[in-house]
Amino acid sequence: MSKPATMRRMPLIAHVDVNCFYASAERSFDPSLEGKPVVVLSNNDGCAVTRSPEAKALGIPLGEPWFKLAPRAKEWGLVALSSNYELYGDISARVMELLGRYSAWLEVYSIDEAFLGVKGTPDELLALGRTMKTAVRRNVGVPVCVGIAATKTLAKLANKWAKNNPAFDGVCHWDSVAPADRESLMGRLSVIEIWGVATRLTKRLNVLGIHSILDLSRADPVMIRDRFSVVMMRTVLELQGTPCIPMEEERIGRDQLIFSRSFATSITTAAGMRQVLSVYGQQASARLAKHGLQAKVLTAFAGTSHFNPKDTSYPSVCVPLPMPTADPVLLTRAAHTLLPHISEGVRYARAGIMVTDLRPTGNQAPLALFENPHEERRVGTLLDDVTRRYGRGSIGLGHAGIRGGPDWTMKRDMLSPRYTTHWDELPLVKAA
DNA sequence: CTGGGGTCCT
DNA sequence: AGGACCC
Repeated sequence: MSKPATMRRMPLIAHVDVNCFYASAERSFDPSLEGKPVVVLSNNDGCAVTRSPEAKALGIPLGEPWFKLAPRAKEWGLVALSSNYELYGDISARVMELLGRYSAWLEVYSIDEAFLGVKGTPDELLALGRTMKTAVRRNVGVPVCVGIAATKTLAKLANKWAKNNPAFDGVCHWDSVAPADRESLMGRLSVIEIWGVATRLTKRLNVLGIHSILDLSRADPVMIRDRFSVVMMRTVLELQGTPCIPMEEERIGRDQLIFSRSFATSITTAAGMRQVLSVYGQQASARLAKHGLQAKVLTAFAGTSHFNPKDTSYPSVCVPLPMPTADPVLLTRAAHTLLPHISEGVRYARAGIMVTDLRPTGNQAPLALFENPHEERRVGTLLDDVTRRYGRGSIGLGHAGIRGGPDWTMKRDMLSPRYTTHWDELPLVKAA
C-alpha cells in the first residue's frame, strides 16, 4: 500500500546560519576573545551590529551606537572591533564551500546563511544537521545552527528555535517536534520574529488582532493577500507548510550598485560635496568595470542626519546617462548634477550615488558616431583626465586625492588583522 | 557621535 | 518613486 501524498518524503529545506557571525569569525582567529563580551561595529564604528552571547547578556541592544557603549566598555570588559569584511568574506566562502559538500542544492542566501535542499527520514535529517554543524565548527571554527522544515520560513523559524533552546543542541527538525510544542512556541512568539515581517507589518497585523505567529498561521491567506500583499500571503502559506518561496539560482551580477557613506564630519559646502561625489564617480566606474558592466542611469543623493529632526534636507537627482557607460568622467559629471541642489551651510551627514539599469559591457553595438571618446582609455589616463577637468583633489584613490578636504573617511579604529587574506597579517602560531 | 548594500512589490 | 523587507 502506498503512502498518502502528505506522508511521502518530499524534499525539505535546511537553513544553516552562523551564530553571531562577525563576532564568531573574530573569535575563530583570536581565542583570547572566547568567553568575553564582544561587539562588532558597523562602518564608521557607528553601532553594534553583532554581539557575542556575553554581550547580549549584558543587555546591549542590536544597533546600539558605540558612543553610548564606549564609556562603559572598560567596566564590562567589553571588546569592540571594527568590521573586517575581508575576513568575514573569506570565512563565509569557506563555510559555504563546506556546506556544498552536503547538498548539491545550495542557495547562499547571505554572508552567513544558506538554504540547502535535503531529503531523508527524520533520523537521517537530524544526523545530517549534526554532521554539518560539527564539520563547520571543526574545519572553519565557527558555530552554526540548523533548522530543517518543509518551507524556508519554517526552516528559519526552526533554526531560531535551535539557537534559543539548548535542548536542541543546535539542530531542530520541525516535524520531529511534537505538534503541541510547536503550537506553544508559535503562540508565544510575536509575528515580528518571522522572516519577512518587521515593525510596520507587525503594527498592521496587530490591528487585525493577529499578534502571535500562531495567529498568523491560522489567518485566511486570501484575506491576507487582499489586506497586505502576495508576499505576506506566501508567508502565511509557508507557515502552514506549503512551500511558496522557491530555492533561487545563483544570481550573476546586480541590478544596482550603491556607493554611500556617512561622514565623520558633516559636509557643509558644495565644494566639499563635489569632492565626495567625484570619489564616488570613480569608485562606481572601477566597480562597474570590474564586473564588466555599464550603467544607463545614475542617481546622486545627500542628506542631513536622521537623528537631528530640524532643518532636514534630502536632495537627490536622477540622471539618465547619454549611453550605457562605466566611464569615470561621465559618471562623475552626472553625479555633479546634484551640486545645484546643495545649499551652503546645511550640514550634510551623508551622500552617495547609485547606478542602475546595468548591462554587460559590449552587449550593444554602438554606432561609431555615439562612441564615447573616453571608453577605450586605461584607468591611469582616466584619473589624469578627471583631475585635469575637475581640478586637483577632485578625485583620487581612497582619500589620497582629497587632502585638505573635509574628513569624511571611514573610521575603523579597532580593526582586526585580515588573518586569512594577507600574508603579512597571518596569525602567528606558537608551538609549545 | 547612530552603517551600508541590496531586493521585491505596489 | 516610494515603501516594505532582508542581512
